[in-house]
Amino acid sequence: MADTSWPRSPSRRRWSMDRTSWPLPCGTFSANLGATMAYVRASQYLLPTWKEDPADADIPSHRLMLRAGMIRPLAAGIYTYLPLAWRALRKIEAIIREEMDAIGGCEIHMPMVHPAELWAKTGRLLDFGPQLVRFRDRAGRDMVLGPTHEEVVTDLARREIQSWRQLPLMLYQIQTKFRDEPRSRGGLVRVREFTMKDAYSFHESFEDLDRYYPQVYQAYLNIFRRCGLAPLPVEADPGLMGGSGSHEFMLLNEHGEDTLVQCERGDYAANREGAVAVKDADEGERERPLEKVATPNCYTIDAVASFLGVPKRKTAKAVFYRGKGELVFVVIRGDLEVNETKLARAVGTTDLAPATEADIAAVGAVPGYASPIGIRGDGVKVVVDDSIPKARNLVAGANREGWHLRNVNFPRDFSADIVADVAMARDGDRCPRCGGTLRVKRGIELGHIFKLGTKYSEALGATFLDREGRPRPLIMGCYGIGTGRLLAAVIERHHDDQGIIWPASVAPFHVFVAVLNPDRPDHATFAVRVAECLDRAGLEVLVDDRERTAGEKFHDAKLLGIPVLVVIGPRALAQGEVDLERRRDGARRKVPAEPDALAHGVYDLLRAESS
RNA sequence: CGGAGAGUAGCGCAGCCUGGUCAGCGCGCAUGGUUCGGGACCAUGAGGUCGGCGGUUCGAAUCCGCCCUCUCCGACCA
Repeated sequence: MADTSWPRSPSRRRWSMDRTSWPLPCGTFSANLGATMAYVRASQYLLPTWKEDPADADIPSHRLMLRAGMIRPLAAGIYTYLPLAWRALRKIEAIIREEMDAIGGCEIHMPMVHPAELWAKTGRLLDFGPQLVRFRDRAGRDMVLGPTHEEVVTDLARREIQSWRQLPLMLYQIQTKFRDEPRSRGGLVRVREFTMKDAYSFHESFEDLDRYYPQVYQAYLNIFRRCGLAPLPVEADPGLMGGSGSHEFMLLNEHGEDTLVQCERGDYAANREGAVAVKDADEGERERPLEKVATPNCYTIDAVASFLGVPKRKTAKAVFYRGKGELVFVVIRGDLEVNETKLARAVGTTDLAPATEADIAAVGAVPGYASPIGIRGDGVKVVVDDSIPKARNLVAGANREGWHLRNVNFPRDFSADIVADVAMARDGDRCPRCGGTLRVKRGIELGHIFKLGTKYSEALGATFLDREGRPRPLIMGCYGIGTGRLLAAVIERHHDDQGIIWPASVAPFHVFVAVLNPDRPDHATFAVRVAECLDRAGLEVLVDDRERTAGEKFHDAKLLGIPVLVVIGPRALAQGEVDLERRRDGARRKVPAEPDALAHGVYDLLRAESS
């Protein structure tokens, strides 16, 4: 039972009903109603900190969130948020709500369970693949767990938006989503069940979407800045439906789940999936006649290049995929790799899969010695990377086991259905903007904004009457932020080897009051006065009144990373002073043990914190 | 889905090769006492179907088979 020297925690005055005045069955329950409390007592809170590092957490945010008692795993990529994490998450959500409301967002809440039929209409029941969790309800209806909400929100818009006078409109929600990721990793960085702020805007014209999109872009920067993060906006893959733009906000981080390309001079940054690099031409080299050469046991580019003594960039590589029911035959310079995202866009399909040897043989090509020269034309689409037209006198397969061709040139020796950039940008490549050096980096994708266009409104028949009275499909944008991932990213960015260092804006509490001798009534009484006065000053306070040694409390204070530590102990109290310590830099100061001085001292440290 | 690793008390781990005093250690937890400003100390104690199922054996945490789960790397990621 709680000791009697502590008064019950009082309710906040600003609540219209004083909940502690209700006849509660047991006094201790009132202390657990966190939201109504003026301050929180650690002894009556769920704060399961660990002294030792967990065995299977490798990245800092994951390790620290487990150690600080913020999250606990339930299954792979599925976590419970404990009180500390939930408080921080609510701070993040509050910032997001303010910024979304500021650009005209209307918060709604959509269902998590959707009829599969809706997803069938947009084709994504198939496109989404096994990440989309499906099940049947008791009546046998096919349902899915929502991995995102374009379908549902567009269905809503179809029903509710009839006129251009209702536009533009921006709807958003903060909601749980489920994607059965093939691989969750890194704690909250990449999970299967996650909370996401997803927003959708509706416009009468592309011009209006183009006007609105930069506002969202700016709102996103505001959100991340207020959370203490400065992500790099990068150009993202605009996807099959075109649209005129998409950006991701990437926090550079070695543990990131995503890969991006950035120019050292800083004028170009793109997701690796869409990154473009300059491809050099073989300037001034004359085309030489085709020549057949024996190349026994040379099934790879490496083998051919070393056998013939030519650099890999003087070879042409054949790569095969299946897509849209036909074979996709990609010809690319031997030193480059195929970027499947770019390829899918070039071909105009969403489903590309590596081809089997039988697929390859069916069009007359020989695996290992495949060549675009002399293959059968029907049922095969030849995609030539734009590195090939710029190159001269390449070594390519001869479609005959053990033989290659020298001096292959495009378009002299073979033709293409499509010539496009389908190559993966590499570290060290040259920037398409300035010719500078490109670097491949890891990052955490904090947010993604996207000009959707009419993909969903057309598929679902969401039309409105324009100013001339003609029905037209709604023009849409969509904008997402993974809130749990953002929380993890804040910790990735703000920690040291001793624990988390919260930015004050998202800290679960502002002040950590360590009561070194909670069993001494005078100390306990004083701690309550301190907590109450800090509360009245508008600060959120966690009072560590647990029966622990001083050392443990100091270590936990570091681990939890609450911005300001107030130490209530005999040494300071004897002098009528309390010690304050700032988490970020360890700066300490003593202030008189009376309310105003204390609150001012804490605010001073917090102010310097945020500057 | 490929590659690698791991499941033994709440957490971190040893034991496994070589089957039989191997159900153990540290932390944590409970009780009592001493401490009390930077992860204290003493004493006592609770807590485990050794991931599951099957097999080998007189006997299995230990050997064999199948399965499950988790972590990391890769593939994948509107």
